[in-house]
Amino acid sequence: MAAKRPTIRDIASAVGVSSAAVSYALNDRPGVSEETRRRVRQAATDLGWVPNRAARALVSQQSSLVGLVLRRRPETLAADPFFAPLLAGIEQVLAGHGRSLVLRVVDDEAERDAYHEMVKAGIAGFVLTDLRVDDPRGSWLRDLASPAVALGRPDQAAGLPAVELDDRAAIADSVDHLVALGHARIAHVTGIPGMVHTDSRIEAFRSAMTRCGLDPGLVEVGDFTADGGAGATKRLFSTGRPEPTAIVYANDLMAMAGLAALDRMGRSVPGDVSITGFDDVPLAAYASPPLTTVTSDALGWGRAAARLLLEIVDGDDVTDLTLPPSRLVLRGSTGPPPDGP
Amino acid sequence: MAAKRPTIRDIASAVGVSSAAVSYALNDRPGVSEETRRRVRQAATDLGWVPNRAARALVSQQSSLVGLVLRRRPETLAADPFFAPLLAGIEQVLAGHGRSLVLRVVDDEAERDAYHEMVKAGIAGFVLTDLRVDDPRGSWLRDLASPAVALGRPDQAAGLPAVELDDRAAIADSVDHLVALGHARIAHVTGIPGMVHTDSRIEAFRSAMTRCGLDPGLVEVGDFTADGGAGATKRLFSTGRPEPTAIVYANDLMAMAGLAALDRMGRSVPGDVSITGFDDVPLAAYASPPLTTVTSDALGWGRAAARLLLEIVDGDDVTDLTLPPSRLVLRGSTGPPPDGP
DNA sequence: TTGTAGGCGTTATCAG
DNA sequence: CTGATAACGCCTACAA
Repeated sequence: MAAKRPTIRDIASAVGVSSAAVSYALNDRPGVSEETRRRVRQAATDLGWVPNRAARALVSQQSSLVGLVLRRRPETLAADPFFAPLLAGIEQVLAGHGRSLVLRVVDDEAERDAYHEMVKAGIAGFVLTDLRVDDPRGSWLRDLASPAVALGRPDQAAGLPAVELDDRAAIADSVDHLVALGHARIAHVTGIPGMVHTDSRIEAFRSAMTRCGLDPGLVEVGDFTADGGAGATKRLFSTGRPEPTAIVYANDLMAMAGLAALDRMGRSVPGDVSITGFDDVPLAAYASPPLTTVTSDALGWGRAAARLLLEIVDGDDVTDLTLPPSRLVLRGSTGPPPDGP
Repeated sequence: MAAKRPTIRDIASAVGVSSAAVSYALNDRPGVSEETRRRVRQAATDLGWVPNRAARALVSQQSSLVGLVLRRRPETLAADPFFAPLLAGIEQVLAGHGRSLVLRVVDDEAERDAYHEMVKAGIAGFVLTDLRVDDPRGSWLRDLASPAVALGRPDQAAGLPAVELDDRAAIADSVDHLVALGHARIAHVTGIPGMVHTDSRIEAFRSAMTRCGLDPGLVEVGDFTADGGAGATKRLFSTGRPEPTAIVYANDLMAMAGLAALDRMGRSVPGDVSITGFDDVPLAAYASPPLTTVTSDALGWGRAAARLLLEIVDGDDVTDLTLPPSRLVLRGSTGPPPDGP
């Protein structure tokens, strides 16, 4: 039998003040003496008082909920090493401020409605992930007058504050590393076309190759999935064109599937082909050979996004947040090309 | 500038009835004529009325929120292929009923408080995952009088309704498959000790081995992580005892890390050692060799859990739900033992 | 510095 | 069948 929840009036009568005083005291607002504040706080803890979200939301016309709408096929989530720690990061920060995250997984058609519904339901703000080229969500949320933070630099800024990270430098590092090993024919297997971080990695790959005086044209379209990575890898070796001696994958999942595909095509890694990944998933170090890849910090992304969003929701002026850059982690999947430097 | 949200009073004055009538009409309750109900509904749609969750929650003393508390180090989430689709499954069902999921990630000490806080904050019910032996959460939630559903059969039922799935049969299938191939020295690498599904898989392994007349004692403790799987694998081959010719891992992550560890120890798979996993993660088919493993359906777990919880929250009498059994998927990582059958 | 009195949007309890 | 009216818990003018 759960004891009935204490209200601020219970605290008030326990301390011997009015409920208004309790409200002031608990919300760090002026209008109450330090002594009273202290006693009120003490009583609140003693009684196990927890603010009633519904009541607060009702009066403030704004809930303590932050939204994250994921336009994805749920099946694809299992393979995404980024998503869960991202949620955890967001949640950690939010929880520290008495807020919570509500998640929605929708298909393409339902996306727009989801934002509208959630805004009407009082969601205080949104975290936007999986940014797309010409992403409409920025303008939807502007129209809805709802605060939002983008994970990654939105393509058309759309006035959205963003948490940024320069993944371009890490791709350039990968290319430089391969070039230093003596590779000249380097390919890139991309993520899903139309996503901002896909394009930014392609662009980074191309400009790094060009800078090194190499052909930047060996780009094969992938989709961030194992199947896609394996397929793109096979295509790279069945074009009749000279084969690449190294492949820069847009994520680890594709790289590891590519590793298997190369193996089945009789190419050894790194003997015949060197490969690099992106994300540094827990299994990357346990590939055979261990995967040279780029670190990522989904937890950090989540924390930063939540912090930024909270500031916006609280009406503070904010500037974009930049995360510390990813690092290239050298492991066994990269080595000199077969014809040796 | 978002237009102010219409309230039931706006509807009431538009239709020319009282707000109570509107409430009745909108909630399909008796006490209002069919004609009035129709006009009220029409007006609600016209005005774009959406129920105010906060107000409803305040008066009904119960929110539309369902909680999931994860006692995990956030870093470990990246490697968990089960978690994200589970959330998606829960969310899908919840969203269909106007409810949402709120997630909390806590450490050991904060777990109990998290449930208390969330219940006090009006969370309508909980999904319990990562069940432990002698799990205290069942009794915590009973004390809090909060509905909850367990994912997996709680050890001491604790009166908790559960979504069950017999993973024991799949482990038995794995053992049978290996025995049929001629293996006699089969080892099991376990999950985190003290978790219900770890123990149930150990138990299933032992009884299958015993049933086959084989030594059920070759059990090495793991922890569901890549590091743990690799470590346990190494230990299996450094005891001085006769080496196993096959290993049944409690999940794919450990199996794939074990594969790498075996490789480094100069053992070929399946030539020297056969291995099986559990979960059928997307990468399992892309291991070298492809991993023989057991399917899992995190999305299905999530959906079932949410459905069951909704029934409980709505006060229906419920019985445990049983999911269709996992299947053993035969791939390349299992074969005859080196000394042949 | 403190207390009183609304009101937020909805549901539930009563009278009519 | 309908319509006032009082909660629900909290916040915030305003008055004391």
